[in-house]
Amino acid sequence: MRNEPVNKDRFAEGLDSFVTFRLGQVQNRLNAQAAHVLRARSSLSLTEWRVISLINAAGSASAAELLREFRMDKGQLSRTVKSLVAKGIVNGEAETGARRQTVLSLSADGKRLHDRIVAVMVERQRHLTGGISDRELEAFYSVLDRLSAASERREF
Amino acid sequence: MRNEPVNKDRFAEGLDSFVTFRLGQVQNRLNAQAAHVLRARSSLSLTEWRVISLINAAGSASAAELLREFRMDKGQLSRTVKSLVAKGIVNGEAETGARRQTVLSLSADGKRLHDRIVAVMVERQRHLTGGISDRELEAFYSVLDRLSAASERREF
DNA sequence: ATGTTCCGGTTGACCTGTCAACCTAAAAGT
DNA sequence: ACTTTTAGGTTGACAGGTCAACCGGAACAT
Repeated sequence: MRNEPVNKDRFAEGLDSFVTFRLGQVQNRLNAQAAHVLRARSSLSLTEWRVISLINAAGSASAAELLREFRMDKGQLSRTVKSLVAKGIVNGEAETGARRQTVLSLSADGKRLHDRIVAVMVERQRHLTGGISDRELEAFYSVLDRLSAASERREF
Repeated sequence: MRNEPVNKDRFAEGLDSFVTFRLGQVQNRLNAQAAHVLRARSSLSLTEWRVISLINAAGSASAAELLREFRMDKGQLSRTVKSLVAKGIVNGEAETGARRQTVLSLSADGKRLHDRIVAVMVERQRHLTGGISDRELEAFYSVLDRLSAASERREF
């Protein structure tokens, strides 16, 4: 009967050395945290919040524009927008103009909601990056960008 | 917090400034890439691969140990292990010892599979971190760790 | 020993993400 | 003008992740 005690070093190296592994763990925690915050203060899902942020940042934009800017699934965006329109948060005016794009923008309610939530999120951001200097953050982003670029290669 | 009216660059900063946002984008790409690699060279899903890596790193471990070490859903792990056992990759010997823990370990096949895939993954890792110096990587991990710690607070 | 609590593990329900087929209308080709 | 191509958007199907109720056995209390 082998009942070895849990040895923490057993799990150590070999996994920690994988960037993706670490990144994934942190990301999951951050997402869970964000979702939690959202649930506590609104009835928004993380995806809904992200879409709202995007539309707000853009002022107004078509779905296609958002897709180009933000990597996200077509279908998912479509459904999310639909639900946000139903909730009265987003105006989806089907502009009859060129290429029949639907111009999306935040409603008054939506804008208010956004402003309320974004305040919390900015605060959270501050909490997250609190102990991190600007130079560190910049370096961090720089590495992220390189990882992002390297993740383009399909063969790898 | 600054209250900019409507931005100049349309989608400019303000979203990019959210660590979580950036992180998420990169992570998604990396995951997609990894899943692609796995599909090309095996019939493993990303989750299965991660579990295999974990078990391999541990030598042998109970599900509960893996859960403690690696943040992952109980149910998901249970199902993944079940499928891996069915495929003959993992041995799940129900030890009758204390607390009735099931000790998991890689089968011979599983070990061979792991070794084959891990080689590719190490190569990928090299490709990903190729242009990144050790010092940069260390700094990167350090920031990641702090983010991870900051993501613990539930209220945020 | 018997009832209670706790823990490892399983299961089902649900929700989100992803892929691909499809519809429609505008552009482009002829 | 009529056909083909292309782009924006919708929908359905399905894999994967997440939540929470549940089960059975060990540990613990009385």
